[in-house]
Amino acid sequence: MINEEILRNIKKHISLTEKETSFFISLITAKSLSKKALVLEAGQDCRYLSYVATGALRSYYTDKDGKESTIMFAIADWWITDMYCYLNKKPAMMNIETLEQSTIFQISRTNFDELLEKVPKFEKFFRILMQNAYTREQLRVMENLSSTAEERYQSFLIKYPQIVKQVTQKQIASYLGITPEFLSTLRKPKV
Amino acid sequence: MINEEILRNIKKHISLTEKETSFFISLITAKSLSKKALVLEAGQDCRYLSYVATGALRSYYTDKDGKESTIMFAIADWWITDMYCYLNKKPAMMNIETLEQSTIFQISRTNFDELLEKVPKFEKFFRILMQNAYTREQLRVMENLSSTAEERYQSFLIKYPQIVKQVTQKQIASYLGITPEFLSTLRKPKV
DNA sequence: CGTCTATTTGAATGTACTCAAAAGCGGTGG
DNA sequence: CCACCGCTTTTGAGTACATTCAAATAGACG
Repeated sequence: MINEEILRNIKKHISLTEKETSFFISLITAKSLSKKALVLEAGQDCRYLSYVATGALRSYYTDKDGKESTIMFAIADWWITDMYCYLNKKPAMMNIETLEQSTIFQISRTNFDELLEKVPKFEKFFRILMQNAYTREQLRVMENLSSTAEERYQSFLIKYPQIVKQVTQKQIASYLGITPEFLSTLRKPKV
Repeated sequence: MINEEILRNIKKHISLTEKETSFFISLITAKSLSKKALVLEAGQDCRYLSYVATGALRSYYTDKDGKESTIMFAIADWWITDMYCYLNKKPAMMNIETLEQSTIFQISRTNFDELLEKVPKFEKFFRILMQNAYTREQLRVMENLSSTAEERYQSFLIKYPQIVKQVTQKQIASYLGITPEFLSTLRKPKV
């Protein structure tokens, strides 16, 4: 059963009865996506929170000059959405696309609200999910402020070895906030 | 009663019975701090989550070269701690100091755990607190990646007008990830 | 009033970017 | 199966944004 992984993800933090489990399953939808599929488009309503079962997704912001900044990568066992817009019903600021053929599970905002209301245990699950996301982003801000591009690149390689295997250098560069050309020179062994 | 503000902060998101309210009050401690007081020192155990009733606090990271990066400011009605270390019982990475005479309420990690266990309603409260913190940090990462120092400064002035009144330019510079000298040139009207 | 720190100003420097072009690689169709 | 196309990566020259260092000025606080 393909649901196994998402349930294991949840049961890392909270335990569910069979009834709660099947209720949760009833609220999510599986989707199989080909490479380069657009999961969310900036400007649209961000209706879904997605759990990645297999494959890889990327969220990115496109600024007024057309420059893309990668906000996050999501590989197997990660959750991804434009969280601010999902929770606040604002038009999406980001795009989300698949980087390879992927399988995801989605929960709509309506179902998310219903889930939290009917099974308050999920408040704990999402509290932990949000706090992990928060501390991860805060560490990223800290690194961005205190480290050079080269240090941030080395740190990325160490922190996310699995992601490195699934994304291009251009995408890593846009995550680090540098140009692909400059990343290329960083990678070149120094004499 | 000085407790009023923190209770109002909580009741924005969840409602509490009188019993729950007094239980919560029994878990927190008020502290009055003079200017430049060190609330948390890097390397120490981060035992407290603090709510700012009055005044202003700042968390910052000091890197190997002694350069300070401001992670966040917390003025009245904000919560602040080294969240990663508070939750994961790791030695603090950041320092937290008062920027002026301040009054704060603190909840210890032990009491925090007990609060969540005994009054699960607080899971919702902290889920919302964490999700707001998460989306705020993510927006900050997005801005850092896609905007110039000048745009980030302008955006800071607009987003946090109250904070601007309570902190120095040097501190704003270290929040934006630029030198005070450079911030000074940005502020200088262009001919 | 004096001291300490913040802010401003300017010159020299460095990190990272832009633009351009070549080389490499992966996927697709004939 | 290989040739071609498009995109990624590399390389290099010139440039711009932001830093460092130094010194002068302004402000805050006891």
